[in-house]
Amino acid sequence: MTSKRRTPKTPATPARRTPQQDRSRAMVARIVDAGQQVLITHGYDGASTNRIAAAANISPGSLYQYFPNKDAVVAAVIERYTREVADRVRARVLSNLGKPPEVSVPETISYLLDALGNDRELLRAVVEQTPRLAADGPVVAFEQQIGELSRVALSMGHYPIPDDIDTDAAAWMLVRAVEHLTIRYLLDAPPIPRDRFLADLNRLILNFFRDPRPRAERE
Amino acid sequence: MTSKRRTPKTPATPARRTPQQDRSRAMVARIVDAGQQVLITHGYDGASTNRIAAAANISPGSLYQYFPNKDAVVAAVIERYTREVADRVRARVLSNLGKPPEVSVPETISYLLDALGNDRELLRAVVEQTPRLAADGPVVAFEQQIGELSRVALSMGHYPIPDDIDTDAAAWMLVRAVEHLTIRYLLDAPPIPRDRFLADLNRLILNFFRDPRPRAERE
Amino acid sequence: MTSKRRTPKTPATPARRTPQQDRSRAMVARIVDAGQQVLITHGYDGASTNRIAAAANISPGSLYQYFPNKDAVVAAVIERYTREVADRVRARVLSNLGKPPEVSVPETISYLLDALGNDRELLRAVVEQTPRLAADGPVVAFEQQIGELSRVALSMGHYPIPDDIDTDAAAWMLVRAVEHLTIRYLLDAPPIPRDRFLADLNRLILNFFRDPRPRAERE
Amino acid sequence: MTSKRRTPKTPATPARRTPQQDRSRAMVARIVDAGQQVLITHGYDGASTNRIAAAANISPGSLYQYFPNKDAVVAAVIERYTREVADRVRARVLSNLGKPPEVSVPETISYLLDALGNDRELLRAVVEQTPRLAADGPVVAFEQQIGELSRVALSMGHYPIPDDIDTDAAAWMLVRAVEHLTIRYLLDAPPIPRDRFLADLNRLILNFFRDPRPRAERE
DNA sequence: CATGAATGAGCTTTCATTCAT
DNA sequence: CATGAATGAAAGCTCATTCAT
Repeated sequence: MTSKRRTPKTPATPARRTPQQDRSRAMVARIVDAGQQVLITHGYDGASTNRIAAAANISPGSLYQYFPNKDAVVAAVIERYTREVADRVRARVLSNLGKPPEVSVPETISYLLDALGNDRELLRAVVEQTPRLAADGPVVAFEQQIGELSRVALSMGHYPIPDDIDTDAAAWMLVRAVEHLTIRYLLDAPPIPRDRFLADLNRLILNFFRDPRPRAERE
Repeated sequence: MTSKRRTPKTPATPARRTPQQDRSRAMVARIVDAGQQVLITHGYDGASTNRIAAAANISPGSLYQYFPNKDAVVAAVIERYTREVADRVRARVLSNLGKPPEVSVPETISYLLDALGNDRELLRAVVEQTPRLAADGPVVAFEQQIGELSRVALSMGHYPIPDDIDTDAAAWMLVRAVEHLTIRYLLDAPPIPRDRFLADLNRLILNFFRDPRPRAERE
Repeated sequence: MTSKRRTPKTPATPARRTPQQDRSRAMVARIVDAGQQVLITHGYDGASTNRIAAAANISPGSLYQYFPNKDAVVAAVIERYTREVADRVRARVLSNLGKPPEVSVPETISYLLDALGNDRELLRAVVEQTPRLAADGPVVAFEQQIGELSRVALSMGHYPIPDDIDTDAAAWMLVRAVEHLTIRYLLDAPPIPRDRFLADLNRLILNFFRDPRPRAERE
Repeated sequence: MTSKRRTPKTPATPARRTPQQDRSRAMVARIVDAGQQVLITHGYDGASTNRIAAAANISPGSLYQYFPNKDAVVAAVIERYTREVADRVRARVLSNLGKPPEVSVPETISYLLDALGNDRELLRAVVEQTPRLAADGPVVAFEQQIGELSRVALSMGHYPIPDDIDTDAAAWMLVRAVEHLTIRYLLDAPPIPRDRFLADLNRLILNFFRDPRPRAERE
């Protein structure tokens, strides 16, 4: 599983990056791969630097040439995962910018569910094993990216947003709600069909923008 | 083998606690106090049994007379916290059972925010420092209690719930949304006023029960 | 299993020993019983004082009223066992005093094998788990008793002992040989039938007293 | 994963040891030395890994790079000792293969006495302090080696062995008798001159092979 | 740069023993 | 005397990190 390919001596590509840098990048990736695998199989406490180094087929000393300490490796694992998910979701959001929310919201949520669920083991490891790094780590960055995106999307939707809505506050809340509910659905596997879950989550988000329940509606 | 004989002095009286039991309870409380404090100040990884014992002013050996291992202490800390919060929230929910959701939901959420925010440092320690100790740990138990409560409240609301709603699925989702958003609001302290946050959260929940956006409303 | 019988208030026997002493003796026996059982099931290192006390249905503190420390309990277990074996063997040896060695030696050895094999688990525990106490403990006393006995038996056999034999040296050697070989036979269970083993051991001992192999016998 | 590549500089030469291996061997020897010394001075229970590491002038962690646990160190101490003794005795036995038992047996026993007595303190530590670490531990291996040897020696003696002797059973018994008596003589230091002891032990062994005492001899 | 042996502080846990009740 | 909670020294062992080669 770990990359045994060595950078070919004479690459065809007009080497923009130094071989130096290539080797270094490859090494970092190798370590992150190893860290991810170990994190999944052994959990945070079982992810010793020795084990990660062994899984990366390098010496423990070498690991410290690329990362200052153990937590940096774990953080890199998380960062890479969230970046991948965020990239994919962002692309989808952008491609839906012009569409009405009844279309774009379900599309986005469905895609997020797929993206997060793509590696459920890793998701579980990240969420359940590494809260200790969460302080202002990569997960937060992830939310900020998506939050920013949502705010843009909200403001560009060619439909009226009720006056009583604070875009920033709403984005903060909805992003976190969607993210958390999706993760919990994936990890806790409640006895709720996927379609039902998606329908409810969409309803939650979309109904938020409706006018507060007018008196008349009751009774 | 340990003395199960109770002093038969006053057999009819509703169990005045033996000094034995009192001492034991006090000791457990002392250890949980210490564990809580250490968890807050040193985090999960820094919460060594020796440190907890020292903080409780007992010997490391004594700790093991009351808890089988370190995680049991941490679990007790969490359990006590979630129980306290759950107890207070449950009381409030029950006292609002007859009222319409426009009243009971804001009341409950506001109260939950207060209850959780009562010890923000502990909340942070529990949420950000503590790995999932068990699949059926105290946090999960907490959610199940509140979830059960919500389902009851929903069904007793005396007002029509749209046909297209699955009570269980809705309860699962809304409970987790409220819980998580409240916690994040408390821990991340986003630049959103409390009133705004509460209003939005209430809107999120209450609007969920409205009919899906009818055709007419768009445009 | 442990004795729950309490010393009857008014014993029929004309109480020579104080109830005090009786209680004390009973207690010691109870502790030794417990120690023996724990030694067998948990080994020396697993025989904690707490476990022994629990097995004796007393508190750990009480144990120290009867024994100064853990090793004293273990020593008492060994002492009682070896004393019982020695008593039985001694009786048999004495009853064979007049008989020729061709009769008395097999009788004694066979009886020793039975006596030692009576509680093979205890024998194993004593031999394999408690060498650390062997210095000049009860096992040594056992050998001295039997050795003394043997010397007496040797000197009272109404048959000639060759001049070149030092009775003390011979007794020292033969006693240890018989003891050790019997124990090893019981514990290691080599693929040797009991009869064969006994015959060989008797041959070893009895032939010892023959004249050193004369030249003539060879070729 | 650990470097199994050998420097291919001189492929034909009969494996000059890498410095790697030398260092490792030296370290193991150092730890075994330390373990031996600590075992002698503090006994098995006092032979903590920290103490052994300190005696070896290494850190406790280093010890675990060479031995998986404490008992492995103790086992290595015993193994080295028994191997040394066995090697020396085996050499002597082999060089006596052709000789008659009246010569080879005394020679072997005398040599065994010397070999075992070479480090009486260690012998005492091994015999009196060390619990049976495993059913197939070094002591047992030692006996099997010597037993095997004896059987060979017996069968090559070129002189008649009585028909009524089972070679395996006899070897089992005699080996253990010689071993145990020699050890006890060294450790208990009974008031028996060395010559007397050797003479008696030889007599015990050699006489074993004589015909069972014929009728005529009695009386 | 890579290595991996070496480090040593620190961890969780046990248990013989004591002593206030 | 009996109790058993409390002790605390010490055990075996791990692992993030360093540094000489």
